[in-house]
Amino acid sequence: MSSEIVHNRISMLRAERGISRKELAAALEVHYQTVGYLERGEYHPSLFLALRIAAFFEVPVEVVFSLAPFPRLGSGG
Amino acid sequence: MSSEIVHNRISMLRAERGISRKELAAALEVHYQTVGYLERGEYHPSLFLALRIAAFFEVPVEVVFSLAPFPRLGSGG
DNA sequence: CTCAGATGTAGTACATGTACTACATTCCAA
DNA sequence: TTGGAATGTAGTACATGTACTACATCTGAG
Repeated sequence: MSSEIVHNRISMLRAERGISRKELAAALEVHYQTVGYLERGEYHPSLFLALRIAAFFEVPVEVVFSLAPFPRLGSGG
Repeated sequence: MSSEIVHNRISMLRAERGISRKELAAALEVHYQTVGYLERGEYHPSLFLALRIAAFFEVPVEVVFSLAPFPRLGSGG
């Protein structure tokens, strides 16, 4: 349980909403640096935080987090 | 992020499949006691483990884990 | 340049998730 | 009762998630 990673779309979802990390952090009631760490993939959120992130964006957990890499956007999608 | 809890249906899903904790633990590649701790709510799984549990049962994460208590079964479906 | 906000990097302190071991209890079979 | 499997409880050791602070870079406005 150490070298495994979970991919996430937090920054994309946040950009879609047009909110800053500080705003997201405030909504989630976590430190703003925590959001930064998560977006950069420096560590994974707890399940509790993951559920709250998905709830905040009103999407299933699997839309935000995945065991497999998310496909790239940007080129015609 | 300390007094909050995440409810789970691991024991129900496992019972539906008719498998023991040891079998589930082996499938998830975690210690069998870890499954016991999770079922008893003694602590929460990591997001990585939560995603793998949901994948194992072939259901969305929200079916296994929830911020709100799951409704009781047993009395009329 | 100055001023302000968003973001990235570095480090410390503490709480919690997981592995692992040992032993007690409960349930099922003979 | 004996024997085995599943489960519950207790404790140690270590890795990781989160808070929090300080400082640097980048971008936009004047």
